[in-house]
Amino acid sequence: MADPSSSDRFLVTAALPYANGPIHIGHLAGAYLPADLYVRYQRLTGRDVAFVCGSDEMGVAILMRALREDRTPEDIIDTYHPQIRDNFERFGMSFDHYGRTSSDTHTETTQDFFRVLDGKDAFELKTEEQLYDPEAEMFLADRFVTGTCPVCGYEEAYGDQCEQCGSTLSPTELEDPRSTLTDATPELRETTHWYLPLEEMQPPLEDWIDTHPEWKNNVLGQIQSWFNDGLKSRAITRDVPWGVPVPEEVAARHGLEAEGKVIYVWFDAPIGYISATKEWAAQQGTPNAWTDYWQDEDTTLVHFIGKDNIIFHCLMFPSMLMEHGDYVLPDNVPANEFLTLEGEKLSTSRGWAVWLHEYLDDFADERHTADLLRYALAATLPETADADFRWEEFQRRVNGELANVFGNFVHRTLTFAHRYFDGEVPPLQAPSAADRAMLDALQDAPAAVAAAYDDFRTRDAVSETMGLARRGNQYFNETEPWHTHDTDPQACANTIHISLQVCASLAVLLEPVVPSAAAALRTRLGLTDVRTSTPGPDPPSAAGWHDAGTPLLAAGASLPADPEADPLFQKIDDDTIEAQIEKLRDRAARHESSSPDTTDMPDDLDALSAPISFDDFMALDLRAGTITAAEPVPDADTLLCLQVDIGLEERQILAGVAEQMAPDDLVGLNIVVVANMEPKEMFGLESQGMVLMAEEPDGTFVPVTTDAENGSVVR
RNA sequence: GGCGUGGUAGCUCAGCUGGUUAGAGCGUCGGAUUCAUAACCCGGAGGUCGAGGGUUCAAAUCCCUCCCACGCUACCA
Repeated sequence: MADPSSSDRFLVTAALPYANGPIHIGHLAGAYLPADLYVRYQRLTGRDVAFVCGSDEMGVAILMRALREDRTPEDIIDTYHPQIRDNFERFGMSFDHYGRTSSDTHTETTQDFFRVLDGKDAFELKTEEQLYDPEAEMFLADRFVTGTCPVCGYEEAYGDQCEQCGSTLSPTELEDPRSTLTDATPELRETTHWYLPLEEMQPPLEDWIDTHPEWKNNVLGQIQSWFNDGLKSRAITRDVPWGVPVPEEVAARHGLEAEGKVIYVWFDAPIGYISATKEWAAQQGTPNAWTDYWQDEDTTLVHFIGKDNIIFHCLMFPSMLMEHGDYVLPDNVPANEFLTLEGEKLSTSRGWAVWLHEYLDDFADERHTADLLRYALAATLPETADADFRWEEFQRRVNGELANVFGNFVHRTLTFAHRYFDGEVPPLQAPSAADRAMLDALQDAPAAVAAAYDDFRTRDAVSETMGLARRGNQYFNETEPWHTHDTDPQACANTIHISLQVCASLAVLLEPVVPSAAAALRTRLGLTDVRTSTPGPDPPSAAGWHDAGTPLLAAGASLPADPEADPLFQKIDDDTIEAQIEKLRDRAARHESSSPDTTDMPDDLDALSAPISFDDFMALDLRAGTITAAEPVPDADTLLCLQVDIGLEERQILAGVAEQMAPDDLVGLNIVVVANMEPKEMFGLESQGMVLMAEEPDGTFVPVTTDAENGSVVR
């Protein structure tokens, strides 16, 4: 349970979006929307909040893409940064500042940070051999190397991962490695890099995490998992031509050349939060104000991220901040899980996503376009587990909740006020038990919703707020003003008075979720002197969040003329929803047919691999052999150590089949082995070949057997 | 394989520091009403709380095993 009075200054960050593609609903549900709701709520309570974000523009992926598309990295980020920034704005993200990591401020801030840590000897330097492209004259980052996957034989595996079989690789494991830049064969060269010795930071990190038992389960669980494995030193510099340069004097201090070395993207990216805060402070005309947010113990720092970012925000960045010493550590990192779409994982490469810019365009004709998606997503946030977004659910949220429950309550209330009370707030006199019960419920609402926001139970906060509108409808029905306006005019006046107060409170309490509709409602109520949820100061007299528990409208106040009396929300028709679903399926189908990539078919037969030449095939030396002995490998779960007679000699071969086969099942089998595999050591034992097995669709291994004499060549 | 998170009504989820008849919204069935965007309001039906053990006077809630989904990671040579 967060204590709202523990701090009145908040620094809130939302994960920096990577500037090589547009934003989709998964990003919004994971980090951006919950952050914006939280921040808007905090601002309405009157707290001092700085909400920063920005584009993450460094890193190898952007460089890769630039090279692949024959563009410059600057060109890529200059395309996506404005697009992301503008779409965030259209979606209603209320950042105090949205920066970018290609800014001068960011370069300076990152270099300063690096300099300070180096000066404190927080880093260690290691010299290792890495792949170097002699033609391009540069070291190759993992993803700049392709080659044959040693696991599945896929020829286009990347240096860090094989996209065919999903294996995690290191670039030096690839067979027949090639540079993606020049197609040259890379060579090994020595290079020196800075490492952050996270294993040394583990004890202080564990102590610190122990002070936060209130963090979300999924976050603490993930952290514990990393602690159990033991943190490892991570390289924080790279030899690539895109990134924040390693400061020359820092390199010189170690007798090294800074040329060509940059700070790795995960080191500089979180510092982007700091540089964005600096830029914001400077634009406010108070350049030093950023230190109030980053270096004052009374500040509450909250990082909103998706679950893929937990490690960086809960372990790496905090350890950097700890090592630096001048900074506050995050008070909470309420990471969300993932959003699925129509029951399936989002996949940008398969075209399975709803893009923010497309939504904004497709629904541009609706009233309060952004609010509709904000509400639907806010009600479905993957807070405790993965959650599913469905278009039909979206329609139901909009039609059934925003329009029917909230919009209709407002509409029927305003209709009465204009029709029977000359567009004025009628006076409240001698309230009935039902009237008082409604006022009591109104009084409790702000605190109840606030508690949910403070605890990062955003979904609850939203449903709790909508509950007030439901309660309003209930009250309206119960008091039957359409009857009392003939039989008991004062009772009717009381109903409309109180219903208007409920509308006014909803205009405040729903502001974080549906800011556009809430503003429209305030206009209709003539409610002007209330705080805004957007950046910038409010008049001291302005009513805020907790004032929404008491009547905000004065009796006799006139409501602005409302000749049209348009409902707040229109309903979305079935055709619109069907069109969206169809659009999604069409795009997925097109991606399916345009790429033969079938890695998402684990239970089916693997797709056929790309053709190879006869020479490629002849490079394999396959031999008939007999398994003469088999025993488990100590400590290994899947490996058996086999002795195989291949005619010319006896080989020791490790096979990953222990889960399915007992040693006795294998001894005596006449099988086929790959005799010219390069040896590989595992668990202290050398494997000198590979026993061929067919893998059935359900994963069952079937040995490839032969009756041929041992040593026979198999072609 | 290891670790993590989840598996509760047809659907989406809450409850899970053990304790009255397991809750909400939607859907469904029925009723009431007509001010309002065929909206709103009331009520009923509907659950072996993933499976199986165990602890306890008492378990959705604690412990063990297993199954499934997702994520991270590893020993597929």
